[in-house]
Amino acid sequence: MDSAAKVLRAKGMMATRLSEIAEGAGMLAPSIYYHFKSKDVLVEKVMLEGIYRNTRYILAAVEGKNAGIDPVERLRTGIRAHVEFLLSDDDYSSAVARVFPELPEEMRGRVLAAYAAFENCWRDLIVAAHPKGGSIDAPVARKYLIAMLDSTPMWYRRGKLKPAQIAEQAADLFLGGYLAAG
Amino acid sequence: MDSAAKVLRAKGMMATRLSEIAEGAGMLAPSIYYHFKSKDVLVEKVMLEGIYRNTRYILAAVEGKNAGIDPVERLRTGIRAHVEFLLSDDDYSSAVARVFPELPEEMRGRVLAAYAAFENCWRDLIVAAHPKGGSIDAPVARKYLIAMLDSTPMWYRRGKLKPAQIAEQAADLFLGGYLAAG
DNA sequence: GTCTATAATCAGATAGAC
DNA sequence: GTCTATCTGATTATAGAC
Repeated sequence: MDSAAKVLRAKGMMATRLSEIAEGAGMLAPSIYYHFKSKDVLVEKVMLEGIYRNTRYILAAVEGKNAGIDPVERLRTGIRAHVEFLLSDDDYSSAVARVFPELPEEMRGRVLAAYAAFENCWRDLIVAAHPKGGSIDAPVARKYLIAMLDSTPMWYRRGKLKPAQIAEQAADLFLGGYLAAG
Repeated sequence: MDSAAKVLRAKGMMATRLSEIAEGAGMLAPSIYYHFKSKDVLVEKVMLEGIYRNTRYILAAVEGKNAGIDPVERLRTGIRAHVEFLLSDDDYSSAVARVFPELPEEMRGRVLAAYAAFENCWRDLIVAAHPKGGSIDAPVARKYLIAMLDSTPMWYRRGKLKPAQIAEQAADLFLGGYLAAG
């Protein structure tokens, strides 16, 4: 699964070959079938694991000691955590960001319950921080926030800007707009 | 090409079958090869056409009579235009949003010159509107803006919110954050 | 548990008739 | 320009030895 997550993160679902996953795990493609019934099942398990990790990581950050109880600061903490996790060496988190949008209909359905927990986590943070008289729909804000953050691994390249700085700018950008619009 | 754009918009590149494109054009798969040398060439032409359309549409809106010369209003106009175009019945614009991120390395290279024009269009609008002492990097803002907007067709469903309202919220969200952060 | 075959499937691409 | 028929190649998946 670790190898699968690594390849999926880099290539997406359709372009990922079982042979490449196997290579990363030090075996040949047919051996995978001893562990998983099919490619779809393997991808699905990676998705579930990644969604759980993402959700847990955000919740842990938000509930952590430094988070406090101010809803805006909690949301900011969640955004920072998600971006930094996506840019970390954890392959599952960014595999989800990359693969989930291109999942076949039928598989997305099976993963949806887990994904709902992830989205609900954001929904709660966003609704709690909603400004009085704000004009932006919470669901629209959530979709745009997730799309923004999940895009980060696709274009970020190590350079003068560190992940923590990107995370901070993502938080500034979203929160500035979300809180200001009213 | 129209049929290809329609299928690509809905399924992405890897999941798009030549047979389905052919069906939409009222022919069978092999007939496509009379018009295009390969599937890749066809997809590439759709991408180029889509990128040009997107760029032209934004520029036309920004240079239009209602745009004025205030840089912030120009950027707002560009955002509104792009979102509404993505949600229109034009298949090329959203095909780009969907397919470009998953293009194979080698093809992305060939499309990159055209895509640069699209990104430069945003770069100019964003730089012109950059607030004094703003803390958000223009390139980061551009990547996040494009990711936000391009995600719209993936989750928007016709309902109580009309495309124009989504476009307005996208503009409020981005501009609020971009202008406020300083 | 992993391997070496080998099937089974499928989609992109070609040949040649019409 | 489009068709039918076919080829090619890649990839998922199975069978059975070790």
